[in-house]
Amino acid sequence: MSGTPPTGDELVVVLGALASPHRLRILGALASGRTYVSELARRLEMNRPLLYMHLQKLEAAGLVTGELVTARDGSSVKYIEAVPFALALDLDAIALAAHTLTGPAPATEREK
Amino acid sequence: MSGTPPTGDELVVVLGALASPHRLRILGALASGRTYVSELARRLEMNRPLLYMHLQKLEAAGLVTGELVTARDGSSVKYIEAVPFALALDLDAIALAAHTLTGPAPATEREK
DNA sequence: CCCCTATGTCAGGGAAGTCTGACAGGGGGG
DNA sequence: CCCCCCTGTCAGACTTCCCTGACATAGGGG
Repeated sequence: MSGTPPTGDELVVVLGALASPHRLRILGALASGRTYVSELARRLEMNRPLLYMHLQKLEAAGLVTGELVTARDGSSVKYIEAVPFALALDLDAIALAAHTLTGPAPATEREK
Repeated sequence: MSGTPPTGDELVVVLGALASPHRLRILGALASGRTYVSELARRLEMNRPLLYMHLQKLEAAGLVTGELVTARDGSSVKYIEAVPFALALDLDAIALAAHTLTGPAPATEREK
């Protein structure tokens, strides 16, 4: 699956998600296995709302998936799991991705 | 050169520098050769002060180097050059880097 | 003299991201 | 009943980033 080069926009999202000590630590904790939110919050010593926000960002970037497991008794626990990935970044990859950016469109784009 | 794994803090800086459409575009433009600041600003259609800020960030991350060339006549031009790099990112690399974070030190382990 | 190009830095405002405390549920067990 | 653990979401404060316009400085010409 590492054969699919991300678009520039996707790359920005993923890199933005990774560029944070908290989120790096979250992924580090998830590397050793899945856990549920509250447990993770305890282990990393951060407030759940905060953790939630970071998890959302990671999930938006596709680096993490959440699964809400409801036990027979009705109690629910949300398990978080890291999504395996592999990114090879170098100048060429960046240059390539830069061409696929759809952002502010610097007008370099002429109409056809 | 790629044999040196970056520390968690360095990684955050580099990723933070890359996680921006503008900076991606800057690197993309520099991939095809060095240029000087004003030229780059024209080509990318952004204000020089703005470009300056982004260049500083890229330089702080070690992705770019600037060389102020003063001609014989005294006129100076600052050439910007992209620094070749290679980053291999996967879950393991992240987990490894997470251990080297020096930030707020969540005191997850007080035992010492 | 006036106009051009270039570097470098600053103030300021507005947008976006970060973090906290509080609250509304749902369920278990002493 | 009271206390515990879990999920999910909010409003507000706080901070940091992003961007623009303006200014200071220096050389090259018409």
